Amino acid sequence: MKQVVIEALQTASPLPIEPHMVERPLHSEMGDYALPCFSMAKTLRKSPKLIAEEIAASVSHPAIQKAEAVNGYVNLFLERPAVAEPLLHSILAEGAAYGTSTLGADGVVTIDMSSPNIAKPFSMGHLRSTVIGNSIALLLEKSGYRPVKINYIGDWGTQFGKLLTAYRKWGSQEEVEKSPIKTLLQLYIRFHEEAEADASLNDEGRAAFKALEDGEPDALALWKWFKEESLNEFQRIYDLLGVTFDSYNGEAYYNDKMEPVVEALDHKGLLIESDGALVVDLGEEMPPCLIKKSDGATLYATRDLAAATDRKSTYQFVQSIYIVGNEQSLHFQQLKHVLNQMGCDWAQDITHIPFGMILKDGKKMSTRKGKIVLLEEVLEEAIELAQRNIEAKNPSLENKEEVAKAVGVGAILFSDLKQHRKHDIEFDLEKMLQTEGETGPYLQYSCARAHSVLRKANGRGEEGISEVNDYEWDIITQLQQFPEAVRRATVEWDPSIIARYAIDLAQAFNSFYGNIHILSDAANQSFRLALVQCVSIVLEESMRLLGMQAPQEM
RNA sequence: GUCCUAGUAGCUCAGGGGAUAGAGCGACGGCCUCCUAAGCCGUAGGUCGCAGGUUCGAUUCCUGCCUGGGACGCCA
Repeated sequence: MKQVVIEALQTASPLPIEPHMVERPLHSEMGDYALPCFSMAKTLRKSPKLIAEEIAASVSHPAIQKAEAVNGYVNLFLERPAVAEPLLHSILAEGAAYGTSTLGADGVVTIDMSSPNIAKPFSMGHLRSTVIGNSIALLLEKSGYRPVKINYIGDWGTQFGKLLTAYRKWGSQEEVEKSPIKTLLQLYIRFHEEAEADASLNDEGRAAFKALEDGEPDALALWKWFKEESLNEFQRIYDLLGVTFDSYNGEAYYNDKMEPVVEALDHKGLLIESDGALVVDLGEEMPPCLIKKSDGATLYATRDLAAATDRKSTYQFVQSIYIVGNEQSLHFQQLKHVLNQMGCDWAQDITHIPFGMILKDGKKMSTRKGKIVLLEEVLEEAIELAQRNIEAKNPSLENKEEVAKAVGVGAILFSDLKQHRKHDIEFDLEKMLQTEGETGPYLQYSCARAHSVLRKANGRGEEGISEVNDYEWDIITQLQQFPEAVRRATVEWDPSIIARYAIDLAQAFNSFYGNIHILSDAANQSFRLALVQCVSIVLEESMRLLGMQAPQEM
């Protein structure tokens, strides 16, 4: 559409019109598009006001209804039916495929996401990584990429040495079997409490991890058991969220793949000994990257290097992205630098997509101190609330449980996805459970209303478009922007663009719905029903891209 | 101390080189004999952290400062 506007303006402008010069006006009374003429004033040696008047006077195009010059702006009003008709036609024809593109040219993008740690609860922080990663995967797919979702399970590292030590000292098999993650977490917390008084515990933990890494059978058996129990618990949450993975290769998967990386680093003369540990020096601007501890055990960075190279050879990705909290940005910078020094030209295709932390009382939540909010409890509460709402508002609904699940989970998902700036979020259960205003349930409710109208309309309606009122026009302009919203959300790796888009569309629809009674008014009825149909298509597709369900009734 | 990130309405946040800076929540006032009131309509509320600079024009770009959060070798 913008292209048409540019062409139309070009016929009337003495200077070339660049796409960035055309903007959307502040308010709808000012038209649909605007051209500020200030930048042309210098070269044309005329006042912006005069330039605008001259352009406005000579613009002529079938898609332009009128052009006005105001304060140095050319404001353009589109011919509404001429825009609406082909747009609705193409959305109805394409259905859910509206907004699909071939931008990605079938390139593979690996997504490192979710990555909970075994023997630890699934926290609100993991939720962010999971739902953002899942939505980015859906967006990539819609834009013609081939996403590969990798759950890089945290199943290795010194923490397991600590856990083994704690279990052997204080744990019991029955308790772990009864409630695995809860019990293991308590052991972990106790370890850190006691280690504050007795620092030798930390050495003991490190030694236990070294034994685990060396393949000591008893340690290995315990580790395997902890892992199985944990994965079972995580699966319940993934089922609820509707998230699946293409790979569960966690950190332990790379145990036998690290040595070649270390050797390659050594070969290139990049490894330096420092206080007994092996590091790669990264120059002045960055601290060195630790590859091996002084006891010979590996570190996070070692495994990530192995994982990155393994993913490159397995998937031949065009991009490899990591949905990980912004407190790890230094780690990813180091990772890229080390790969660069190793001569991997694809290091530039690695992108860390950081997100803010979820804070409690303005502070980072710490697993070690047991200050943590459990996602599963939050989800359960949200579903219960949805259930109560259904009982109160629509008790005759047929599949109540299913809908309550969709709405409860939708509320939590959306509250997280609608804002994805990098800054931190204060944990606020009440806000996450909101069902009014800019929320997931609001989107679902809007969509359910649209379906309800369509069900009752039964193909009624007899006229075509004669005129498009302001309510309808708001919806049309929103619908028109969907492909661009998908494109931006994809290239910026940012689901919140879709979330906000969906809110804008739903608001436009509800305003229309609240002010115009579609079924009792014969005027433009088939056009209006087509419009409602298009809203339901695009709203549902937006929710799908966010990983949300859209119940037909609620 | 160094680096990263943010500072917009009472609260949570959008936006972004240009015309009167927008939503939601909360507050206040309307609207269900009518398509789902999880909704709609209206009112109140902002010197866009502070100071300079670039520009015809800065809340937006640059620099400095202040404040919050984070990271900074044997955690991940």
